[in-house]
Amino acid sequence: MSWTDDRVELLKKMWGEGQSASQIAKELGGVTRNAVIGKVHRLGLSNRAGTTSPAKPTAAKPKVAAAKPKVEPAAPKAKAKPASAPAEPSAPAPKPNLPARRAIIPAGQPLPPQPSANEIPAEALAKVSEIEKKAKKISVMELTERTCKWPIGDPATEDFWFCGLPSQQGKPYCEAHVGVAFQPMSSRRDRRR
DNA sequence: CCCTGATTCGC
DNA sequence: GCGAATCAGG
Repeated sequence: MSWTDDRVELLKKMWGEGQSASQIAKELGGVTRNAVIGKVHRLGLSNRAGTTSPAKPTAAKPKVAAAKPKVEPAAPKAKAKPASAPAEPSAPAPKPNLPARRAIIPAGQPLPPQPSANEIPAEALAKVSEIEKKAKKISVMELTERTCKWPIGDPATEDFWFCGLPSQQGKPYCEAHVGVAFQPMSSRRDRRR
């Protein structure tokens, strides 16, 4: 694949929108994220509105000799970026339903912080109940390093499975379950208001 | 571990 | 110019 004009344009567009290199690469097809990044650099556009590391004084590369001073003539930025937020188009359809999940009386004790459906943010709860519908219902055997290990149902019965959705990096649960499992430690500070 | 972008350098 | 390999951070 070559960098045709419109491919480059799409690249620019997506990059401008804050899409990740891998996403762009996937969209374009036939290129890897490396290719995308390489192209981005060659095109001169590179740092967007402060994404990861703001300043990278990484002038010292201990591997190869940096015999290339590469003078940068202060590139003028005609593009005025109003510090736009990445704009994550999520927030699907908020389903105002969460009657399910009756207080299940677990036979086993070692259940993880099974939310007492009490002070978990309604949003997170709704998210979870919804997620659990889509759960892959995998068994213990199928748990992998990156599947949500959130148990659902009663371990004492056959009504037991694991969420199995892709887990968050690092965490043992998917995003929804991470949301209820790892509360910011301040659920209902002051409910009054 | 997964992901991100950044850089280098042989092609 | 291109992009894989590599580096570096989250």
